[in-house]
Formats: sequence, C-alpha cells, structure tokens
Amino acid sequence: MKQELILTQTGLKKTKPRLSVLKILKSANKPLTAEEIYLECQKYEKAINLSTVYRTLDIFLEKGIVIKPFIKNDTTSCFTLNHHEHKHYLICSKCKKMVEIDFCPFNGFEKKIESETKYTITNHKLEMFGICPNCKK
Amino acid sequence: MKQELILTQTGLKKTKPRLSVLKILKSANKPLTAEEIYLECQKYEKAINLSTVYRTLDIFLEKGIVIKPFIKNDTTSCFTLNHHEHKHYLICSKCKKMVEIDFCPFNGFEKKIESETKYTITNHKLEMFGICPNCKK
DNA sequence: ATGCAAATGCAAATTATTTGCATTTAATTA
DNA sequence: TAATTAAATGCAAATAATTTGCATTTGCAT
Repeated sequence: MKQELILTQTGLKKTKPRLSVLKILKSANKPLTAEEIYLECQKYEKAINLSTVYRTLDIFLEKGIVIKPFIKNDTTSCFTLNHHEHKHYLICSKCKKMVEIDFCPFNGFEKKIESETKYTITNHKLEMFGICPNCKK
Repeated sequence: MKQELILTQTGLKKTKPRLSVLKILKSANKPLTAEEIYLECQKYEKAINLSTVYRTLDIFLEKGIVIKPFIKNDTTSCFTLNHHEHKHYLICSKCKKMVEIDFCPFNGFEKKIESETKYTITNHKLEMFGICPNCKK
C-alpha cells in the first residue's frame, strides 16, 4: 500500500518522521529496532528524534501498521510492517541470524486446545532457537 | 530435588541468598520476576540485595536450574525452576490467567524445519493468547 | 584454623524506553 | 490563502529493569 494512504486511512497526520519510518521499514528486509530505524534515518534526511521514533512505533503498533515479531537478546523490541501474514522465526543462538518459517506448525491444533481449555484462542507466538549451518562449522 | 544438592551438583557454593531464591521459586506456583523474588525474600529472612537476585538468576539460568518460560513482550523477565518438562502457556488477554498446555504441537515439525533450514533446533517457545471462559461471560 | 577464590552488598552506570513541556506543523475552516 | 488549533515533534530529564566496579564477606578446601 502507498505509504501516504497508510497514514490517512488510519487517521494519522502525514508527517515527515512517520513517512521516514514507513519508508525505512518498507525497504528493510528484516525487523528493526527503534535505534536502528533512528540511525538509518539519519543517513538520508534530516534526523528525527529517537523519542519520535518510539512514539511513532507505538502508535503504528496500536493501529496495526507494524508488529513486534520478536524481542532481540531479550531486551530490545523489533518491528516490521504488518503484512498480515503469519510468520515465525528460527534464530541462531550464536550469531543471531534468523530465518523466516512460512508454514505454521500450530495450524490444526487450535481447535484441540480450545476444546480442552475452553479458552478462545486469538493468537500465538512461536519462537525457535538453534544453531545455523554456518555456526555449526 | 533437595535444594542443597542442586547447588553442590552444579558446582555452586551453597550460600544463603541462593538457598532463599531456590526456596522461593519452589514454593511459588507461578513464574516470578527478580523483583518479586527480592520482595518475597524480605518477608522471611534477612533481605538479600536485588543485584544478588539478578546474579543468582543469571547463574541459575546458565546452569539450567531455572528457565525463562515466556516469550517476552513486555520488559520484565520471569523465572521458574526448570522441571525439565516441556510446557507451553495459554494466557488470557483480559485477566492474564494462564493455563499450562501439556502436549506440544511442535513435535514432529522439528525435523521438517531442520531439513528446510539446515539449522539444528535446540529449543522453542510457544505462547498462545486468548480469552478465558470466565472473561467470555 | 587459615587462605583464597567465589559471592555479596552497595552505589553508580547502563540500556531501552517514556514523559513533560515548550515549540512546530499538518490539516481544517473562515 | 491566512488563521486556527489539535496533534506531533524535539529536547532534556525521568524511569524501569538490569548490570557493573569495587571493597568486604563468606564458603570450602587444605
């Protein structure tokens, strides 16, 4: 979707910082931290403030424009555009390199767990850890 | 296992702070944060320092005495004794009540993902979210 | 009992994130 | 198009969770 539309359709003002964040997330091929977005932004255009990056990501999260697919090193949040696909990640414990897993092992189990627990399941997170081919050498 | 043995068997000195942390984790019926352990500790015996709690949890984690059961989406880590069972959690988004799920939907998929990615999978975390029967009313 | 490495307490540092407030800006309206 | 105004931003300072440096204490092997 056109970046301007993403903003107008969610009732957000079209500002330079927001367009920058959208552009950076769009061209990134992996989830980014607030800090990474902030640094990337400085390269091209007038720097935007780090708190603005955080505030922008907060409101994007609330509007569903971005998601937090996982937490890096247990301390830092990562963000990607919400492509409305269901993805999981497999992360190398040594070098942190990650691969996306396209199929979801969880499909088909939802019903079983719902009938066992009487909960209504709305979503889930699955994170896998291991050693990548390169680190095995 | 006896708490003293947990320490001696892993080559850790048997100290008051470590025994306290073990005792508190053992009697807790849910995962605790460092702060919660610290506060709980003050109730009974001579208070132990919060950094000692953190250092204790770090070394316990390294030795496999405790685990961090949740995929973190907030900012605080939780810890439980490692009972060497494989568990997942289903958490109510409203009241935060959680149930343990004993069977693991992931079994059987490990091989498939390993052959696809060439990673060696060492562990995984699965967290499900939903609405519990009580909150549905 | 003695010696020494390991563990602790305390205060200060760090990291990631959030907040208060004055200023600026985008979008609405006259 | 200019005026208005609520929303967004920048900056500095605050906060929350965790970590670190260092002097002191403690557990355990001798």
